[in-house]
Amino acid sequence: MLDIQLLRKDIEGIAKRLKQRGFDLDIAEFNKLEAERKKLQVNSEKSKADIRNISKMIGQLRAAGHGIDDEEVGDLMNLSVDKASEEKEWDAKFKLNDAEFTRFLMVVPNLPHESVPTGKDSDENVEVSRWGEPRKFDDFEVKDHVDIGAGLGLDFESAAKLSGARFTVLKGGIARLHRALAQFMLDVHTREHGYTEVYVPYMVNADSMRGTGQLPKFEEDLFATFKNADEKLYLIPTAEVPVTNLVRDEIVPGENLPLKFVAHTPCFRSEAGSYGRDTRGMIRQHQFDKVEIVQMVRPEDSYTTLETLTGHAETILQKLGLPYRKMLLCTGDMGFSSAKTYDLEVWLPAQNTYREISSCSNFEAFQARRMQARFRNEKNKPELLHTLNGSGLAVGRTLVAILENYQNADGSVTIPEVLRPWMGGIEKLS
RNA sequence: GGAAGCGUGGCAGAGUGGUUGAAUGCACCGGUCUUGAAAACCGGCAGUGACGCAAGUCACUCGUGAGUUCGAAUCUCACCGCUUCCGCCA
Repeated sequence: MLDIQLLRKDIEGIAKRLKQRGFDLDIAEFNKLEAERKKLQVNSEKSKADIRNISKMIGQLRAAGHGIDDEEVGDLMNLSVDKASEEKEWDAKFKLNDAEFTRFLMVVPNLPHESVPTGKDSDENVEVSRWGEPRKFDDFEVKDHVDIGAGLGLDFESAAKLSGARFTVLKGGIARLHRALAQFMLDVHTREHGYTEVYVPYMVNADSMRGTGQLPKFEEDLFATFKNADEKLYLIPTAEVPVTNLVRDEIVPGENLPLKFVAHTPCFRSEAGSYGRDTRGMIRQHQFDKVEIVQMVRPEDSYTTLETLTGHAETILQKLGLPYRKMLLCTGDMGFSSAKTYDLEVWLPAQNTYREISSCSNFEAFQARRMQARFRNEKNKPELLHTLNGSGLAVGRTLVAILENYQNADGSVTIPEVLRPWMGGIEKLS
């Protein structure tokens, strides 16, 4: 959520910046709501003050020995009743306006940071850097992960039987490799990057989803379950949701910042609107595992943190020896809540292209404002903190990348050396 | 699922209808004392929002919501959460 003060101060300027990311802010609607709000709130508060003062006077008279049936007291009581009906009217209108205002604000995306290039869609993202040399496959035909995996325990048919499209069953060594990847990532982030491992619920309430920005706008992307008829819980689309919401409605002591968490969780996404895209293989699934890194920091630190946090995700790719490139997303391609995002794209030889495997974002105070997540600053006052997160990495897609980049002519797959401790020392899947 | 109890400021903990947004203690901040520190003493210290150039004024918040009342932390109802005991259970 954006700071309402900012909108009041410079609605035109804000609209212009939002336009860059393809969002049309309804200025007329805002001005209408704001004019109403001012009148309604002032009048409602004035009526309340009147009632309070009258009641206080009654209290004083009673304390001075006047009875309830005293004329002076009776007059005041009648006056208060009149004021109360006035107040009720103003207040009802104000509450309506307030609800409309919230609805209006909750669907306005974050402002892009000034360093974010302006652009319409992913074609206008900017490549920042590249790491690693894509391997040449001169001596044999490159297979994609579906073909390689077929002989190694990657089973889409069983998954289709159990659940339908966009699910995967892993068996044997490939299941172990999947687990090894997650463990490897967790160990690197906890031991080398200073993150605290957390285990969190995979089902969360609507408040949590609103806190990080998935609701109210993106309900169709989520899976939901029902505890009972009117109590809905959502399956997390990313660990970002439960982990970031750890600080919802909290005031963190300043000296505890930065908070750094890492979590390995499954993620559930309905993938509505992506019918027909990436239907082959396990690139786009309804359920996939991800290791997510999250930080809560002081506002002045968030942009340097975005760089180091992205670096933490890059470390994983480098240790695994997977070539990748780092993309700075343009205004039009960024997520709703983000002020600045880097995507890491891993080289997939079978697709002869780079594909997203990590997304690292600075949300500034956008999520914190929705969550009321604050810290105590130097002046001992509560102040909104900044939140960031990044995939470190998407485990399913990392598995795909390993299978494709480390495939051998005989259909086997070499295990990258750094993973072998988690693989019982074996060197190859075959 | 059954029974009982409890939800007050950063924490602990008073407060059962009236100038209570809330005693007190701890923590925290400033000061006095001290060579320095500790102790002691003095002072300050909730959040959010509105109006205002400002000084400041006002409103809301004692788990959440509704109600009773001229007036609610205090009374009523519903909901949520927590604790304990019993039952069931991975």
